[in-house]
Amino acid sequence: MVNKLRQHIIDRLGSAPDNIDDVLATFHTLKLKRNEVILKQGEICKYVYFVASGCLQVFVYDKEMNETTRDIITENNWCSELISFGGQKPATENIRSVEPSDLLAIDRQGFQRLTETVPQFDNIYKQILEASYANSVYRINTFVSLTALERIKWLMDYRPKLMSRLSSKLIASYLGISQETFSRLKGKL
Amino acid sequence: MVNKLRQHIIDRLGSAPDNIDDVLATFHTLKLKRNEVILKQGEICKYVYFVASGCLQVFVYDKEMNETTRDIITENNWCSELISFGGQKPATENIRSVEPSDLLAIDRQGFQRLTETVPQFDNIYKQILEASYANSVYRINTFVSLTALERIKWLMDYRPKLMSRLSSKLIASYLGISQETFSRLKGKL
DNA sequence: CTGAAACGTTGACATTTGTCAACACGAAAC
DNA sequence: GTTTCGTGTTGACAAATGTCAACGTTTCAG
Repeated sequence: MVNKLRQHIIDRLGSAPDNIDDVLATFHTLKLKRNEVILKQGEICKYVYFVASGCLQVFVYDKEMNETTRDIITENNWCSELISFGGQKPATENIRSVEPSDLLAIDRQGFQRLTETVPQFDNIYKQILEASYANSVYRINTFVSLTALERIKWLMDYRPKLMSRLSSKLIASYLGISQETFSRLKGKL
Repeated sequence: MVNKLRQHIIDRLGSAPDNIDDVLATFHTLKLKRNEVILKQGEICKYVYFVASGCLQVFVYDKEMNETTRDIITENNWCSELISFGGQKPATENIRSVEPSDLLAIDRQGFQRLTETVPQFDNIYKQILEASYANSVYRINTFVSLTALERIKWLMDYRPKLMSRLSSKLIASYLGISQETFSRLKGKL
């Protein structure tokens, strides 16, 4: 489990930082069953998570308590509510496991220590941030201009594995359409 | 014009970095009329811009060549296509002035020199990135769950000045609705 | 100043999508 | 093994939004 993170860091940086074991030791492990909530809207997000295996859902509730999913994070990716984590503000989003998952978590104190003492770790943070941002921009641009059917096609191109891995309900909420519409449009492919 | 940037940097950092004049000298100025395009989809984004005055629109074309606007940047904010700029990849977005504007531009070489030699500048970059990201997340979560009317209300709360400052056409494209729908719904407030 | 072009509004209508309800199916709980 | 619950599908209908067209107004170039 820790080895997955080790490999991820090496891949990202091209080579291992000298004190990689120190970096890894700053994380603690976390095993989740299906449907465990690890962050609730309104709380302060205390950790940045590395998903070693499994799958997390980042979502919000609208005023009728429908869920809409902003992001779906699968293994070998990072997950957090960075705005809450970085600014110590109440989170505007919820995070939940949609599969049994293994996570590595780092708290703010550990995170700050590493960004100050391990220059390469600071780089990794920038990379996480850049990737998250790129992802968001991509998503906005698809959302604003695409119809429901086009969004489904987009998902099949962009993240094809999600289509078979996740429930229709979750995918529909990720695409911002109703479950029924999703079910109907799937037929028209 | 340069003083606006100086003030912005001081505000962001709490105090001026020692070599602030060196930082400022790395930017060059740029005057735009209305409707000048400074980045086209497919090109590599060469600059990060600080908007000293005026207003920029970041937008994409869909396949019918309709514009949809991902972001609107007004004075004292930063604008770029960070993914293209950082990764030297073709831009997926266009940038255009919607008002006569004064910009301060920094190229990649200057940017890298500053992030390496002026630690506080690296911090500013992180802040730009974090702000851009926060903004995107906010926008996704409103888009996915709000109706056209709710989006209009959202804009009036979130960025009320834009409503009076910009054309209906531009606002509609920012909200992801047609100009006609926007016109009709404005009546229902 | 003047004409062309872009913009904003409104109406009529088509299309897309959501909502509610019913039902079949399979997974999980007991 | 049976029951229960969540999920996925389908139909009927309602609501939201887009499209096309017309027209008056504003803006801007010449």
